[in-house]
Amino acid sequence: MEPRIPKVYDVKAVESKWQKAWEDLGVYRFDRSDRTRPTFSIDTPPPYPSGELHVGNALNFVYIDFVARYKRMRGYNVFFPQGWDCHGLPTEVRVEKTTGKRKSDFQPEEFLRLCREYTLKWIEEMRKDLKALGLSIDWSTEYMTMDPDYWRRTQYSFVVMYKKGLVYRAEHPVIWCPRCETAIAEAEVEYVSTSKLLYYVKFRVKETGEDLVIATTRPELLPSCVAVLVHPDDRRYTGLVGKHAVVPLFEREVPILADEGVDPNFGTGVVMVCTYGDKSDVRWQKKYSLPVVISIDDHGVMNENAGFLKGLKVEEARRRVAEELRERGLLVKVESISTTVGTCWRCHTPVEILPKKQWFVKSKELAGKVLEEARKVRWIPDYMYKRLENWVLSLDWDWVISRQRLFATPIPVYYCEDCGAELVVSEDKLPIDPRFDPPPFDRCPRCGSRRLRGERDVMDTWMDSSITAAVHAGWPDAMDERLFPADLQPNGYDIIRTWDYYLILRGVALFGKSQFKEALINGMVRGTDGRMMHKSYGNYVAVREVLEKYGADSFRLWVALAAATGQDVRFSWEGVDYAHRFLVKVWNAARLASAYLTGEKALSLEELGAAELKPIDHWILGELSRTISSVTRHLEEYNFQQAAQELVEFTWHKLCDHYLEAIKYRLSSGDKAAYSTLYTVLLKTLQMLSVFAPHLAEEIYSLVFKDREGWPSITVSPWPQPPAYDEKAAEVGALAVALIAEARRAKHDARLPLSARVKTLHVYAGDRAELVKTLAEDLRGTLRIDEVVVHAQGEGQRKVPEFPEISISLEV
RNA sequence: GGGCCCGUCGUCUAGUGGCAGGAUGCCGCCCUCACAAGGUGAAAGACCUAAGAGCGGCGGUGGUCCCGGGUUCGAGUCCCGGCGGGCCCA
Repeated sequence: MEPRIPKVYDVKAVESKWQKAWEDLGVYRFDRSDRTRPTFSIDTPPPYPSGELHVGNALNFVYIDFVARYKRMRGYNVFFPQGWDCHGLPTEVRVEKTTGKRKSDFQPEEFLRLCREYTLKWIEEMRKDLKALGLSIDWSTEYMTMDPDYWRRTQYSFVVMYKKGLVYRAEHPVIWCPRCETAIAEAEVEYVSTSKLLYYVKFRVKETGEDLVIATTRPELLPSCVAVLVHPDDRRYTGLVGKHAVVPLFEREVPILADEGVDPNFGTGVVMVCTYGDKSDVRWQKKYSLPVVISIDDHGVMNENAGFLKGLKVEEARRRVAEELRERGLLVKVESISTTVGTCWRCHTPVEILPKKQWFVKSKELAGKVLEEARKVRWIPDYMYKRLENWVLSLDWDWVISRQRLFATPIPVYYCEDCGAELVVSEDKLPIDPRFDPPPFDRCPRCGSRRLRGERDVMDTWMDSSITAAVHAGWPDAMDERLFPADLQPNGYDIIRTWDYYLILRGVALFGKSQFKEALINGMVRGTDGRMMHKSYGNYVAVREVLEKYGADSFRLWVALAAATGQDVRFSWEGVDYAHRFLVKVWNAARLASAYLTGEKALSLEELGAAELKPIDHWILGELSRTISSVTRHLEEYNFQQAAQELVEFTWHKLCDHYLEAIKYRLSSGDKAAYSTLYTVLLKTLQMLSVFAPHLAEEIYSLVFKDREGWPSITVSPWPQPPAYDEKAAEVGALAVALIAEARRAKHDARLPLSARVKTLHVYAGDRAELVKTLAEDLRGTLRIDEVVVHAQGEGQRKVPEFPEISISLEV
């Protein structure tokens, strides 16, 4: 009998063939007109077009795809959209690097054109990777946040929130990146540990003339010093509270105050308050209504308030002021301390805090409601909610949403040059780019002036990407209520503080509820050395390399098996190879089966009638039944690891090792019951496997099963139901399996080749002797035994481990 | 400093109250009709071949379940306190 499928599984050819076929067939399209099936909508996080798909992205997408494929087979009309989160500073930085010019060297229109061009190029690259992963994305939904139609929606959301009073413009200290020359949000600050110098500087107490030593890492901010603080219980300084200190070099008198927030163990226990060294300076400035003395400008250069430091960069000023202090004997000592410094997460420049007129979202006001909605979300794993809660509670300031950048969604506002009125563009005039477009107002409605000026600032990229769930559903034009809120929001735990938080915040602000019902949180991919995967660590593995070597199915199955949902996964070539070997095993098992499972020969189990099945057939059906139930349960709980593991265990060690070995003799003798059972078992196994390894499952299905089953693709077939089987017979089948295994071990221990003929197998089965007699044919056929003798009395040399009351002896 | 997570054979990874499972590594054996190589042969589930190196199977090796205390008939699992690692934040 010739196998109907080729000897070698050609991964590359097969995978790309089906990727194309699925798209051409449109099997993964969301069917908008279908009102019969329930919908399942996924709020796919749009990746940032960096040009290369990171393994972390791949992990995220593969998890999403497991869910999408499973839900589709469960009868859901699945909505799996895909977009690109285009805007942002990294693109601007890369365009500057690539062209070797600064942003300011370009006409803004020209610079934006370049940003778009590069973005399209990088998207193209990443799209290839996504497709090569075999994701069941509905590519007809693809969008880019840089499309005017998308940013129209972003602007619309801004206008709605403005009208609700949730967006405002004000001057407030913001975190400022002096390199990018823009405000950034708290979420965009990356704290890196570093060692810094701690300078002990002599102040003078004005009233008593005594020295007061304070420790600071930022002596260049002496010109901005507006107060000196000590802890109220610090006995060393109780007498000084209420007096004044004189700032060295700058001779300003500042009050000495007591505040609980001072750490008496740090430095000398005396802190200087500046405008603004860090966030606590902002807090103290407000609390004690201290004056604001800014000495650093937008470019990170000292200004006129800094006196002799004017014109120096921050680091230069620090050295200069230290020298000056040393010369005058005002520098007591300098020591090195390890600390953390806030940096811009995109360019890694240390950030400053500067008061700026900016646009804000009232995130503090919404915090309570955000947490209330976040608690209604089903978090997987559940403890991930805690991360969001910690983050929300730790936020000090409102969310600053204006950016002094180019490549972003413009803020739809004009200003009156005469009275300063803010003129927010109405919804029907969007999209609009106030940087280039004439104002859609004749005159200022407040003072009648015609001198109107467009807002130059643009929006934080998170304003684009935090409305994806609503945009997917068609908002604001025609909201498809079936798709909103999204059923699933999948992302890594590193971006809970951004993606999940902003989505819920905007959901609350715009719709009064979260934009998603379930949050599926994945872990990080670590390098083979266990550390976070970074190009600079040399432990970076490119998705493309894995796909080149092993193909998508092996990678996907490895992802499923690698760790529990939410746990970090350590990349392992051995792990991918293991998955690959399993898939080859499945291929070969199917190859064996294909020699017999031609359309006419394999009757369905219903047609065949249970009576013709042997116990071992019931046994494998029982095992399959259990496996289907438990794989189903695990997938319902998004427990991919358990689901995949049980599927592998069943397929490899039950189906291949035991069942196939035990029915080979029946297959070659034309046993219909064996055909039908194998047909059913293999098909249902492949259906489940198609969630993890869709290409392989599809290929085998198309070669062996498609003619008869007729589904356009196994990946959209109905999820398998546990097959019916006879429990009693299955138990007898289990006995057969155990006897065969033990007899094989006996042969093995006798150093006999498994193919060696054996004269007699004695089975001592006690009161099960009659049962065992019915299994004699299976034992003979599988083990190449001439005669099987079943005894009701006596004991053999070897106990059957699963059935200790039964034993066997081999007679060569 | 705060929050969260983790600590289980050499290595990796499951296991949330009942004999600690799997993978990998290592060792031994075997190789049978899908799942190694070469050869003989008309063909066979045939035969021959080796340190059977890659496929596959069977078996073995290997663990103070981070430490200490507590709860319990019983703790890897629950509680408390440490220690160590990671992530996020300050």
